[in-house]
Amino acid sequence: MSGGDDISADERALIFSFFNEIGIIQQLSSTMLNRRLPDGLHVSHFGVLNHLSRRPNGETPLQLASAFQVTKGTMTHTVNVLHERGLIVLRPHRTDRRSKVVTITRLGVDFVHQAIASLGPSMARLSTMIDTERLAEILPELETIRILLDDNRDI
Amino acid sequence: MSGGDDISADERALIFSFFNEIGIIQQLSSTMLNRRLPDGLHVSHFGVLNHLSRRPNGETPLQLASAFQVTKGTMTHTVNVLHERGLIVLRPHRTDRRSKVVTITRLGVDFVHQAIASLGPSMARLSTMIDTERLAEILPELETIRILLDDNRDI
DNA sequence: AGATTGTTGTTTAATGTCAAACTATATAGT
DNA sequence: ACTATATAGTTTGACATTAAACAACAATCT
Repeated sequence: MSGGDDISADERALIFSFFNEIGIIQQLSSTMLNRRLPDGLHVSHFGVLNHLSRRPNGETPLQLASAFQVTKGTMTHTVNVLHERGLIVLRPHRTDRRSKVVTITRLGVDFVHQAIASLGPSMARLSTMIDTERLAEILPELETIRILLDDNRDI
Repeated sequence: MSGGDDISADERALIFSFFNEIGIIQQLSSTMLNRRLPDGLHVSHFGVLNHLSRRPNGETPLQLASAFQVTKGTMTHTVNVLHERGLIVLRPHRTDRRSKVVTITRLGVDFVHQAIASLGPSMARLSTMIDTERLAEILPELETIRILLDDNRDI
C-alpha cells in the first residue's frame, strides 16, 4: 500500500510495446549480423573487438561487461573465445592483481576490418531503406532510455 | 564488384550505434523483467501469453513464431514450457493436420494478470522517469525499422 | 596489524535461442 | 493419380547468457 503503482493501461501498453519492438529488432538484427559475420563469430564477439579497436590501452573484463551490460561470467566466456582465437591478449593489471587488461591483437584488428567489410553490403542496403536522419534523431532518445534503465537496475 | 556497398563511415557508425543501443536496452529491460516475473517465467513466455490473451481464437505456433520473430524450434520449446505449466492448451488444427492451435487457459489469463500486477510498480516508476510522449513518438519509427528488417531477412 | 567488507574474475548448472536435419501433411505440376 | 515441391512442427547439437556460489586480492575500520 505504499502507492506509486498507478499507471494507465494505455501507458502500460505503450511501454510493453516499446520493449517488444526493441526485442524483435534486436533479434532480427543480431540474427542478420550473426549470419554475415565471418568464421562463425557472434555479434557479441564483434562488439567487443570493435570496442577494443578504439581503445589502444585496453580495458578490463569488468569494464567490457559494463559497456555491453552483460554479467561478468558472460564476459569471461566471451573473452575466452576471443583469446582462443588469438584476437585479443590478456595481461595482468599493473596495480590491481585481481584484475586483467584485455588488448586487441593485430589479428583482432584485421578481423574487425574483415567483419566490417562483410557487413558492408548489408549496411549499405539498410542505409538506403532506413531514413538515417530519422535514425540519428531517435538515437539520443534511445541513449537516454538506456542510461535511465542502467541507473535504475534495481527497479 | 557489383557495387552497392559504398557507405560513409559515419553512416556505418550510426547504424552500429543504433543496433548497439537496441541490444543494450533489450538486455537491461529483459533482465529487469525476468527478475520481476513470477515463478521463474521468462519474458518470452510472458510475451506469448500476453499475446494470446488478446486472441480468444488462439494462434498456431508458426504464427506465434512469426509474431515474435523466433524460429519454429524456439517456439516449440516455449510452447512446451507453457503447456507443461498448464498455461496454454494445444489442439489440432481444424483443417490442416500438420498444424496445431494454441489457446490460453484460465490459469494462463490469471498468470498474465498476476505478471502485470508484479510489473506494475516498475512500470509506474519507469513511466515517471521516461517521457512517455517521446516514447510514443519513436515507437512508430521502431515499428518501421522492425518491419523493414523483417521484410529483408535475407539481406 | 587484524578482521571485515567489497571487488574482480572464474566456475557451475540451467535455460533460451539458433541452424540444420527430420517427419508428416499439403499443394502444385504433369 | 503420381511425383515433386512446399509447409508445420519436432528434434538435435551447439552456444550465448544468466544467476549464484566461489577464490583471490583490495580497501576499510577499529
